[in-house]
Amino acid sequence: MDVSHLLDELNDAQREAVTAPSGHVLVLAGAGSGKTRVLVHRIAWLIQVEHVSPLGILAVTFTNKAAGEMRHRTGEMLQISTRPLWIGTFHGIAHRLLRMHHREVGLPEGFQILDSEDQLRLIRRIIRDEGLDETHWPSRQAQWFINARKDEGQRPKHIEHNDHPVTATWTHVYQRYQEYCHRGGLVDFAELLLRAHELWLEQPEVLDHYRKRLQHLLIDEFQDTNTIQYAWLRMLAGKSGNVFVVGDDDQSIYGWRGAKVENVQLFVRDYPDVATIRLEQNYRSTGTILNAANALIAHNQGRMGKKLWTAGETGKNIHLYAAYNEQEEARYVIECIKRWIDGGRKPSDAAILYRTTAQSRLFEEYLLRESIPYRVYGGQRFFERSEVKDALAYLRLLNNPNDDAAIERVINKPTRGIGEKTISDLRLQARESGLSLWQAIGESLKQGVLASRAASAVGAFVKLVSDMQERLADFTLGNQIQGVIDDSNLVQAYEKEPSERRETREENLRELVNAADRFILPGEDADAGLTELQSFLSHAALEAGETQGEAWDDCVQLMTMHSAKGLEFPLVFIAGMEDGLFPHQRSIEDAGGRLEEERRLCYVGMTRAREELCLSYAEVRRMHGSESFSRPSRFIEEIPEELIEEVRPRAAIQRPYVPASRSQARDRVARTHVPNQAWPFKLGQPVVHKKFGEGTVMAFEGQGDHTRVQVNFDQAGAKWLVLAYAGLQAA
DNA sequence: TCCATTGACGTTTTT
DNA sequence: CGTCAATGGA
Repeated sequence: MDVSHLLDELNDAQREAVTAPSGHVLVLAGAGSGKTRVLVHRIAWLIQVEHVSPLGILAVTFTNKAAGEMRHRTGEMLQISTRPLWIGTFHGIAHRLLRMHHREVGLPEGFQILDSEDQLRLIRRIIRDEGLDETHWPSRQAQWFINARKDEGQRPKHIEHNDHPVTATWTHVYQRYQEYCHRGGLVDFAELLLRAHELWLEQPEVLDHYRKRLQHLLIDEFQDTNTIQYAWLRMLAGKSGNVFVVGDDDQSIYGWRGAKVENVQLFVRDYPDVATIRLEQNYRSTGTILNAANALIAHNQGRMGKKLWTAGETGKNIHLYAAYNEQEEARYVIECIKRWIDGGRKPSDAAILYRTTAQSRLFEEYLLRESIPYRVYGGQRFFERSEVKDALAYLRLLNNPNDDAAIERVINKPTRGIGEKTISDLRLQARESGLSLWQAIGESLKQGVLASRAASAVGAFVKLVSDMQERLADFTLGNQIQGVIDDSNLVQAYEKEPSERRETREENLRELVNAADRFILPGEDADAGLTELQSFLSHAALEAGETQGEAWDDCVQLMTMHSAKGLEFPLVFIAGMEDGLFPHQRSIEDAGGRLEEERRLCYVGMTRAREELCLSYAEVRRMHGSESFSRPSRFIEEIPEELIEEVRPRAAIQRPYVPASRSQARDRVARTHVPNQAWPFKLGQPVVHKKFGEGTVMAFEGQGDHTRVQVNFDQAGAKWLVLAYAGLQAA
């Protein structure tokens, strides 16, 4: 058979990966080295050359977008239906397994998925119910605790908390949370993975069935897998499965949410026969950009090792701009983009990347001022909008009225006279008798324990839900949603909002009905016995809508470096290259390798650029209301000087800029910077402290013996010291 | 029940 | 500084 079309467009390393003999393969795929292409060609190779049945292949990714792209490209390449192939996200595949085996894992047939927001609300509810003070016991922390434990495969009974009151309390909340979820037939994201793992553990015959069938497992972005995902995978692979993983330890940027880069090393240890293949040829960036990125990432310890190269051009030097402050930084970046567009390039070719979401604001302001179209990624997604979630909550009640999370959300929306007092009475009743809210409402009405006004309001709600269930039972999905919106009179809840806001909400609700009309029940959900409604609700939770914009939007792209992973742009700006911001202060202070993750994030950011890369930092930045000085990011120093072209000399730090609009501030700063003061150091001067080591002078305050100096230490971060006692030496 | 004021808080985010 | 959630008075 002619297989040239599978191999023609591949380089040697890619071809080696695609044609690797059965067994375990680790592909270390650098940024822009064609990893998706390798995955797609590998699938095609298995089917067309190795004659593996499409039913025997499982390909797993992290995002729906990546899964969709892989499926699409595989279909184009093979010219066959990709229906029988299992391609999906970890969560999507776990969901599918749980649907098919809900009995074995103890879930009701119509179980529903709780998104992070619902989860947080439920946890907050429980913390209050348990009589805990939320200032000492923040619900976010509990959420983090529960999810982290689930990601590690732990149930409350596994958690040791000898003499540890915090762990003991959170474990208790975890336990209570699980009870609520159980009663409401609810499953959160981490639970999907954990249950799928427990399915393997507790149902050997089910595991055996899938082991026999799925002989080829392909994993994308392997460096992002967490403990439970890897454990799940290993069990599925068993002794005979072939595991083909693609990843890049240098692009692991999700350690803070449980991803384990160590899995890459573990994989090599767990499968000693693994063939390791490096994809180092880059098809995206200029030589200069790659050299800079290589030099930067070389500062990390314990890498698998990899060096990107290109057959293409060297390209321009990396621009470095030292702005006086964040306003000036934004001004400069937008100016560059304007020039780029005037030079005939598209706005969508340019991306502004930053560390924290709050940084987007200024750039937006300046883009708006210059009338340049832009788009900020990572905003709220369609199925996360509150009005959409309100409508979905009513739908969830049609499916299962014992869904406490849904009842809490809409019982008084729009207001129907069910106040906080009534609701908390009902909660108490539910808690004491171990019932769902819906059941507790039924009991309360039957026993007549509610005040008459409350009873009639609650009775009306019960009637509303029951009537909807009856009236809408045989409607199409779209009509069900329209019916729920009409019957509940949901839009009344927004009537007092400003008209613009209200109109968007109504528009989103119409769009929700449209989405439902277009929705086609996937075959696998039908096979699992799901109704259209159940399937749609799951779909809404698992694919909350697009995160990343469409290519046809010719807009300047604004996003965090995290959300830029996997994307590329001809012109990339990385703003806010300051110690304390990037790398973030929290990571600098952290002892456990966070700084290296931060460096990887920088590596990811830099390798997004195809043609031009521009780094910038502000000497003074307003943060949390006050101005702070910081030194340029240590990452800048880690890039070879000869690759960098400074647009404005860095020495400028000795002349702090003060915005004209803040004349008071100017006076104050100007006075403190009179050069004939008896200060032994200049601003920006490198100094040494016997305890904190080397640092840079950032600011002075006060006079004579009371003079204090702010020094940003390389290791210890920024500190205010009394000059008379600090014993600083010029470095 | 609603709205306005106050207060706490401040890294990254997909499923 | 800006945001969001909680609180308390009308």
